[in-house]
Amino acid sequence: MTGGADSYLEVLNPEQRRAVLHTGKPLLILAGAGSGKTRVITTKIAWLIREQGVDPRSILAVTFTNKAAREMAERARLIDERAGDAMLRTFHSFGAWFLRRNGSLAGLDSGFVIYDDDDMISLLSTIMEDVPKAEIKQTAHSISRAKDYFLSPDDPELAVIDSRKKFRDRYVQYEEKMARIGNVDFGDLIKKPVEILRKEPNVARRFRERFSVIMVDEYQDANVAQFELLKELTGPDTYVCVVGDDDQSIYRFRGAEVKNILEFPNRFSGADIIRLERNYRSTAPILKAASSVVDHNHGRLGKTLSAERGNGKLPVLAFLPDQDEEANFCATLIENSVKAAKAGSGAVNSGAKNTNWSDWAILYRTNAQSLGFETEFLRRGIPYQVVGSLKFYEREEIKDALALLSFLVNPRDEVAFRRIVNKPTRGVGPVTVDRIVEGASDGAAGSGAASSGAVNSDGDLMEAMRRMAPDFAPKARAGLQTFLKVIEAGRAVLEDPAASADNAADNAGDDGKVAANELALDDGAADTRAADGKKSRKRRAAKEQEGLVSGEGLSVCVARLVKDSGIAEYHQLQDELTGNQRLNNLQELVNAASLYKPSREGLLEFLEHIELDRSMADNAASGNKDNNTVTLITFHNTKGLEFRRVIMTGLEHGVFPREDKRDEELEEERRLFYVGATRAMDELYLSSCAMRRMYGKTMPAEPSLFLREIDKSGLRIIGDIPYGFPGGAARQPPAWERDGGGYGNSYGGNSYGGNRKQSNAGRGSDSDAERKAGWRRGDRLFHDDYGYGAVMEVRDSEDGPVVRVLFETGKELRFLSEQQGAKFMKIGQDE
DNA sequence: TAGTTTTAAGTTTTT
DNA sequence: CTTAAAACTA
Repeated sequence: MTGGADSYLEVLNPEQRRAVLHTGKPLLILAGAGSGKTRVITTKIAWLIREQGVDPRSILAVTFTNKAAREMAERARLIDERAGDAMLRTFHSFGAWFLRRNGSLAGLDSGFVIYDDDDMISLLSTIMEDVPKAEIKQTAHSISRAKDYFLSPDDPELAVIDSRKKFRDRYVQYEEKMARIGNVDFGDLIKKPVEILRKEPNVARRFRERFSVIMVDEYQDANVAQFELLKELTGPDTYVCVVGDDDQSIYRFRGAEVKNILEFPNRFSGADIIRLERNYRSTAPILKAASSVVDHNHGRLGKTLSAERGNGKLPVLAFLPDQDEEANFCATLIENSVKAAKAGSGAVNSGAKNTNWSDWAILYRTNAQSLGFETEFLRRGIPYQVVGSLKFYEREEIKDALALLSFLVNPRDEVAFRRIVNKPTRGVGPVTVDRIVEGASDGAAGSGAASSGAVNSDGDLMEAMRRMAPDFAPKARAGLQTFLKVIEAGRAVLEDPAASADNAADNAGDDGKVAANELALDDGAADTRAADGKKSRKRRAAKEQEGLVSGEGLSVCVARLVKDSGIAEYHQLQDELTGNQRLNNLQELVNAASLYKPSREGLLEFLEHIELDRSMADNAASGNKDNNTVTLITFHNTKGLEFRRVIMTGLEHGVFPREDKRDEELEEERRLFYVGATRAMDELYLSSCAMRRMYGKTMPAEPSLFLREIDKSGLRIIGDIPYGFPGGAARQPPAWERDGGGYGNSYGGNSYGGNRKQSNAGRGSDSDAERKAGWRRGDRLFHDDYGYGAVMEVRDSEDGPVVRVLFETGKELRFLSEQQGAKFMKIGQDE
């Protein structure tokens, strides 16, 4: 320990210190980008514990992302170990924690599973039969928004969210069905706790006594329901401190309400406001460019950031022909800087920092844009890492496995049941499924009346299957029994992990035989099927040994279930056909489960973690965090991060901002630009393309509106300045400033962009005709990656005609001539 | 029915 | 261009 007891306060600037030492009234900290906001929160937590004698367990700090929560916990603990006992959670994880303990007050069992958007849609589609999927999606979205705004089905204001007449009824039905199933969606994690706190004064009092300090990070992203939750948790003696930046509010589309921060002083009367306006991250020119864009917004609280780091390089604006050149530009830029840094440090041999790959981040608006960069980086061998787009848990095979696990925990989970009861196909079709589901609720109605409305067997699909299976045709009956056995075996493992773990391997074989035998006994005609079943089971068992490997803890149970159910084999066969890696993904899920206890509680924890922290897969997949790689990331995902060098790509009208953005939404896009730009510490690059490929078609593009909002004296412009852009040649105003008129049609064609690109753009239509004409020996072609070559041979294969090409370089390669998006074009023929 | 082929539709951003 | 939904056939 160096310095006095207060040394950790000495590193703070006066405003930061004021914020840390503030007590009493509610506090709103308006913290600009890079102003040391996390340092203030973590220091404040430590200070409260250390100097104010606050019990760490009575501190609740809420963030919006798990990453932020983890980082905060880590940093607070560094200042004072006891901070580890404070409750640091995301809003949703806090809600789940609350409901596991108090959900019964809202008729919720503690074993609930959290539904994601996909599950919501599945649930809705059982209510909205024969309705187009788009409408179902829309309804799911509206229900989510309604919950964000704390609107129940009976609320008169519901029409503001969705004005369709049927919406209210569907919301009602959705809520009823969800209640019957006993699960919750994301919105419920916030809305239900508020309802319980309002209905149960005792619970509310308990929580207000428990938490004497509540802090909220990224407060600008709180929605109405979250505000209500904060209100309910706050008693007269609760110290409330929220931190946010209205200029960084970028989640309006999912219900974030900027008014929360704008009106905080009114809603929490007598609140103090402290502004943190010293930016320690970016150099002055970067900050200026970022600010000048967001300055175009109205209705801001407004603040002036000062660049504590002083002057630096001007941001570079690069006008490029198309997205291929954009990827090329980024790759070259990054490669050169890394090479230069290596050479420099080698010669000087100083302790100066090398430029690492990890200094660089490429930002884009939509995840789909990462593809071009990935291809180019792969080709050049530039190490990179894509953040957040993996969607690991949205993959079919993973959803299947999770549905299996969910059904294990909650036999009333109709959504999970429908997903997996007939996967792989067991002869249990939609008709059978519907009858079971109906039977489950009917049976409940009957027994419910008898046993005074108990929740017990209401909707229990396992019970319904057992009861009804004998009534079905042999095929369905056998299928149901197989499925029942799989789930029962899984449950057995959970209930008695020690015993079952030992003979798990045996059980898998036994179950298969039992099911097959029963099938044979029940129906002579099923003999062949029974034999088939046996055979496939044997084959599966053999494959599993080399396929899925179970480790420790819960992974034993997960592996077991995934194997027994046939999901593993099903996807393995798919892999063989399509070359996918689904079995590997399942293996990864199994591995992830090994961290949890092999019990019902462990499984619930595992499922909750997966629903609430989807980034877990990313971390697991990428291994260590301190990888020296370039970061590819969406603008949204960059919040809270910083990089020495940032390239903001796709700055074209229609891409960023998106074409349909107006007014409020356009302002949100501006804030998104601001968030992205303020991630950069030393260097900022902006790229805008004259052409962009979308849906496989190349279209002309205009520079982003935002680029005009930066004074050109504050930028270093490279490349051909488009017509009409300040500094470029004069021409008619851009399409979006002219009224009406089809943007794109009225545009003057390929009037800019290099010659090379024109030929490239033309290639699409030409090669279509060429492909129809087919290929023959002697055709000459040009390949994007390998240059000029000639066709030596054309052959047929399963996937279509294959051409063998000899290139000028002497390289010989084979291609599918009819492959979509082929990278080569015919340029002539040798006669 | 299950598994295939054909056709149409569509890309924000995320807890 | 990629994906999902509808339509079709064995």
